[in-house]
Amino acid sequence: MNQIISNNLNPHVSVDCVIFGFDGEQLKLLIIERKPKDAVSALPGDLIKDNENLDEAACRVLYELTGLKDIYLKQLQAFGDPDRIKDLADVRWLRDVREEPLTRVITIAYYSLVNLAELAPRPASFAKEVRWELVKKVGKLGFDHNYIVDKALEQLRLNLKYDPLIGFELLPEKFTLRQLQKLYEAVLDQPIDKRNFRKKFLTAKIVVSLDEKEQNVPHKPAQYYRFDRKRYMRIKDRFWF
Amino acid sequence: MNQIISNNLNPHVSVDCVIFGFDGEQLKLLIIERKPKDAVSALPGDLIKDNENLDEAACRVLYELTGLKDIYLKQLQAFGDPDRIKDLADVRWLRDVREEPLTRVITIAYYSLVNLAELAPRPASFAKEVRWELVKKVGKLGFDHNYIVDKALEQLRLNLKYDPLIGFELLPEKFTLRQLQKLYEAVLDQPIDKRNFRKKFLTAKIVVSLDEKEQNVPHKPAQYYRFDRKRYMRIKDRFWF
DNA sequence: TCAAAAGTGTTTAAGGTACACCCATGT
DNA sequence: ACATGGGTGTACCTTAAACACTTTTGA
Repeated sequence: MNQIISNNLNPHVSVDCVIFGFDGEQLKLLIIERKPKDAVSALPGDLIKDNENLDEAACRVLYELTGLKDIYLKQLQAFGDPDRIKDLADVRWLRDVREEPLTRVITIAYYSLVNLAELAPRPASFAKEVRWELVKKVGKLGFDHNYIVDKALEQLRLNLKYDPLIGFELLPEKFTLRQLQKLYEAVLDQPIDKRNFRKKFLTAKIVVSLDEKEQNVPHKPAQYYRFDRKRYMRIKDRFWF
Repeated sequence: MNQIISNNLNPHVSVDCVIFGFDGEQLKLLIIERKPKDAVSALPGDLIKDNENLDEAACRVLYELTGLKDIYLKQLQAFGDPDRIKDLADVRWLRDVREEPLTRVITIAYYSLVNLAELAPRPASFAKEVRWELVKKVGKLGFDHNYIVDKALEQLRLNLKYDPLIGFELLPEKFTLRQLQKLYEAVLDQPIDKRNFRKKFLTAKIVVSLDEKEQNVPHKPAQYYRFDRKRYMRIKDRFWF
């Protein structure tokens, strides 16, 4: 069977999830540390199953490996070099996990941005640890996962600029403009002028102020706002950051 | 073998090519008409082979089916619903072409924009015809190919706006600003003001005028321009249409 | 009273949009 | 002389970018 499958036109197909997390200050990346001590870390990912589409596969894999649920994942792109798996440590790990460790694997990468404060990932059985690592400090990952992360981050930035929905989905119902700005600064990795930032969202009217302010903060309490989805849908062609 | 493959985690992987062609006036789409009379048309596509990466597979498939060569293809995205193949005509066609016609197929779509005047596609053996169809008049295609084409067109438009390279690659070395404008109008499907269009490219200095004009035209001859690639590379972050 | 973040306007420069006429050429 | 597309400039408006001080609260 191994013979048949590795010599015909029949590679395996997997999904890999690039999950960015925002904790109110910094951008982090969800990585899985594998059990054997010398194994490198990697993105959560696994082979797809029959009868599930790619989006479903990505959700399931993420759930199985980390317990994270109800997360909206966007497809990034497919990666399929025949020699994606080149490192010895990669092969060793695959021998533990896959029935046919040498078969070529084509992977469809997904990405997402989630609220780190609300989520507590837990490791799957074969993982040593599930960890949020600062994006800027992510070390060497297995396979071509560093490359995939770079592409995903590039895409996330574009996405946030041209379609801020991915940002609002992460924030709570009511939020302050500072929170929103911190999110943009963390993802785009650049400081943003406060007045210009507010102006952009307020004049576009895609955020509306509520009758409520912060309480018990040791500084002037900030106004809470909510996202006006309907308004945004009407003007989305003209809005970008 | 069929049993093994259709019940394990091992779908087939194919590539499909969405090739847009520009003839100086209109935007067309390359489609393949299959031989049995009742078969619907489809995009050029086929299973990938071992030892070729996805980009190579897309180039090879396009070449084999149409004779088109040296075409720069961009990856669009992967499509992988288990029920992508639902139509009876689709299944019938697959029976003619595939060894395992019922196995699930995940496809990676690619797209490109080419100069229709320079290319003469020829049909592969199993195809009845290779045809350039006006994008606006493309009828029902097999599988989920209409959906794929819609996505590709959306992406092409974004691409042309935010990175005009794909446009200049299609034009000859020397071109007139009118040709460039017609290209934008055809792809974006909207009329564009001539003066503003010229201003945008001329003030950005990404086109430079040559010492040569059109000849033997029954109207005031137009100036030829060339694309200044180096200049563009320097300012690409700030240029978009 | 101090520290910390909230909130607020104006100026300047650049770019977007809308718009109409004369010019050069071949037939 | 006519038909065809080539080529040009201005006025108005919107948006981007830079920039500093006062306010409110809890400790």
